[in-house]
Amino acid sequence: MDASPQTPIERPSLHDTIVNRVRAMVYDGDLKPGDKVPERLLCETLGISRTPLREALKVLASEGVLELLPNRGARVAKLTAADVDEMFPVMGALEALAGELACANASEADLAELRALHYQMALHHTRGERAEYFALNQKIHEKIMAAAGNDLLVAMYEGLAGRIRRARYISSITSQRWKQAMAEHEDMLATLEARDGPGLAKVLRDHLQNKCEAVKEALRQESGADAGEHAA
Amino acid sequence: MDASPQTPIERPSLHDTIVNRVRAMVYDGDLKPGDKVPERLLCETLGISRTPLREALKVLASEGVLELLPNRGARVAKLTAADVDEMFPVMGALEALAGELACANASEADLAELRALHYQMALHHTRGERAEYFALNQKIHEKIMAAAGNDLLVAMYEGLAGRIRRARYISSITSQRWKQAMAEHEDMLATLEARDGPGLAKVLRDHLQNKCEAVKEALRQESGADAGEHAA
DNA sequence: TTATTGTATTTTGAATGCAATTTGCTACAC
DNA sequence: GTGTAGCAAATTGCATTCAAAATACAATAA
Repeated sequence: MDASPQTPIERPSLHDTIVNRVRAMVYDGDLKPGDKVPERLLCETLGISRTPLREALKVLASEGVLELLPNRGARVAKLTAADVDEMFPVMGALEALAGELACANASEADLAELRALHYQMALHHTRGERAEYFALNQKIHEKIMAAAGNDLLVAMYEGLAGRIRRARYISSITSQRWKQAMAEHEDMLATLEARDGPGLAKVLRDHLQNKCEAVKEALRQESGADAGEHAA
Repeated sequence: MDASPQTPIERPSLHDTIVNRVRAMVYDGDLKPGDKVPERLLCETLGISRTPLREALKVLASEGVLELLPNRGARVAKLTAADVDEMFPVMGALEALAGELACANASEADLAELRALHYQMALHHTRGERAEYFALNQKIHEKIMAAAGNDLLVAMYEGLAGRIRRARYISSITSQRWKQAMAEHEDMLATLEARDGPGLAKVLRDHLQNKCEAVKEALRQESGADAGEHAA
């Protein structure tokens, strides 16, 4: 009994639970960007009073998930192209760092797991299974992050990745771009197995840059679809 | 009237004001790491009720400034060597990115300002004026960040930098290390003026790595001083 | 004397209530 | 018919109140 000596009883505080619940609602699309979030309504839905909900809203606002309009309530922050343009260089830097650290710190077990994930993803690619491909894709990136062994890095990356995850870039990938992405993933695995930190960093950065374009394209379609916006 | 059409009337919400006030109290050292933060006391000090204060505490906890112990109140998060070891690679990546972006985006006016700041800082160095040196040093790093033209990057960097700022100041820099830091700043200015992005990125990363050691040393002294910790 | 248990006080967690600002509607004037 | 003013309803911001948990203290027993 050295690692986890009698796990303390889980007693999650209400506001913390609410933060996670509401964030999940946003990421899962139950609350869409631009939606108003009336306190009273959410209180009834979640069966709580306004106080802990308001605490949660403040936290989510500081994360950038919500937008707080003084005296006028909260709304789900909507992602603009400008936001994405600011986010991707930062995410790129973080992923690049993760790549370098992963090359230095990853265990052989980590590499084996990544290899397995990679070839499983490749399989989904050849079968044209998009949803499964994207799920594996996300897992691979998370695994590289985890292999870097820097919890802060993971937390900061996840904070950003979560915000664009709902952009649903799944729908708008071309088969050409998809093929290119797979090639990038091949490079990823190769550089990682060679423990070529700078090389992996570069691959990850380029890979993300391409994804950035896909997300912005998806964003354009979305904003074009949900209301006849004034000429694109 | 395109950029800032009749600035809206400033009407800061209470909780937001409190967040900034309490954060400033932590950064300025009015509240020291490990200190308990009794709600009632702060309420009286700030002349407010518990509700907005608690909202602020939750936000500060999510920023990592405070630590929330369930049913036992808040305490100021203390920086461990492990925390610093996780923070610096991330900060390094962010600064490196800022350097690359600054080389690409900085205006001539930005460069001129940085030049002025640099030589003023050099003056303080030759005069041995530490406080003034550190102030200018911080300004230079902030200016490079700003010149990168990525608000998100600035926000994320500031979030981390704020947490170590206190430790950074108290760090008793050796004159040898100080001289080295000045040399690094010379390189910084040179690579920036040459708009050598990768070069500046590397200088910034190395510079920060050295600062990391200084902060950890300061941390050791601090924790050694405030209580006879069991043998270093 | 020391350790343990029971009780009282303090402090935090959550809910309710009240005041103020905003929003939507209606009526009136032009 | 359109636009503005005024009023009513709803929503938010903050304070207060109530309940539950933790801490401090004291008493009793070993």
